[in-house]
Amino acid sequence: MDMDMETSEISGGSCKLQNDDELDLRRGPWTVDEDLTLINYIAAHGEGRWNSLARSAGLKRTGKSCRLRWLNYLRPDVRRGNITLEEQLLILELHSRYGNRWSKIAQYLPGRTDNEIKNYWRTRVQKHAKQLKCDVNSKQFKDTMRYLWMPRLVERIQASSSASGAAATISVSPPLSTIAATATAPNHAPYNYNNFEFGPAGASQVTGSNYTTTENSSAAASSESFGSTQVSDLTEYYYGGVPIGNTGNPNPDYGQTGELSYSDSMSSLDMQTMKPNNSCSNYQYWGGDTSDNFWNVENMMFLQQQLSDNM
DNA sequence: AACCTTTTCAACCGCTTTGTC
DNA sequence: GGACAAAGCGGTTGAAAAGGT
Repeated sequence: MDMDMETSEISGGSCKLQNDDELDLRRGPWTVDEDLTLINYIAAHGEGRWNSLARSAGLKRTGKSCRLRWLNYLRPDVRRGNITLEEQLLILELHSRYGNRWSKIAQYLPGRTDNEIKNYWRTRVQKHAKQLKCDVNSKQFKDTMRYLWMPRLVERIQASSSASGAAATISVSPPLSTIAATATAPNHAPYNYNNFEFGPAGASQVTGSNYTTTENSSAAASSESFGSTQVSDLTEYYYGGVPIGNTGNPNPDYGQTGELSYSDSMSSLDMQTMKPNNSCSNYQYWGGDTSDNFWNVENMMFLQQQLSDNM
C-alpha cells in the first residue's frame, strides 16, 4: 500500500534527522509539496547531481532521498501496479541468472524499479520458500520454480493471450531456463524467448509483439510529454490516468481483461489437468491472495520427490 | 466493532563503486 | 594514486492497509 500522499504532513513520519538541526533535513514519507517541488525542479533542470539538486530546489532532503524518490516513485515512466505474468516469469528467470542483483533484473523490466522487484521477491517468492520450509536459494526450491512454477506461468500466459484473442507466442519447449543459460548477457544482445524479446531498458527495449502493454505505451507517452511544464498539482501529473502519489491502484489496467494478478494466475489453475479451470472471463481480478493454492498437495509431492531424488 | 496478525512497500541505512580533483 | 564526494546498490525497517477472529 502506498503512503497516503494526500496527507501533506504525515504525523510521526515527518521527523527530522535528530542531529541535523543546522541542516534541518527531513526524512520519512514525502509530502505532496515536496513531490511537486522535485518534479518541477527536475522538469526545469534535469536530474543528476542530487545533493546540489536538493539544495537548489529548496528541498530539505538528502540527495540520496531525492534520487530515490524520483527513481522509484515520481519518474514519469515508472510503471506501477501488479506484476504481470510475463514479468513474473522474467523475474524468476532473471533471478536464477543474476541472483539478488535487483538493478540488473530491473533493466529487463521497463518501468519497474529494483525496489519493486526486490519487494516482489521478498514478499511473494520468499514467502513460498518459507511455507515449504526450505531456503529460497536451495536446489529444491529452485527446481520447484524451474520445473513447476515457471512452466505454469508460461501456460497461463498462453492461456490468457489466447482467451483475449491475442496470438500466443510463448512456447514451453525448450525450457526457458535452458534458453537463459545459453543466452548472451545483457548489455549485449537481449535474449529472445520466441516472440518475446527482452533487453535492458534503454539499451534494447522490449520488442516482442505481444509484450507491449497499455502501461508501457502510456508510460512512454507520459515520459515523452514530460517537459518543462510546471506542475502545480499532483493530479495534473498523471500516470495513465491516475496521479502518481495517489493511493490505491494507479495502474490504469487494474481490473481489465488480460492482466492477471500473481495470485489469480495461480488460483485459476486446475492442478489436476494443469489447465485453467475457468474461462478468462471468470478470472477474479484483484481478488484476495489465493496464491497459496499453488502450493497444494501435488506440488508438495513434486517437491518431496525432488527432495528424495537428491538423497 | 474492536482487536490482533499479516502483508505490503516506501524509505532509510550502510556499504561499495565510480567520478573528480 | 590517494582523498574525498557523489552515486548506486542491496538489505532492512516500520507505518499503514488488509485480512482474520
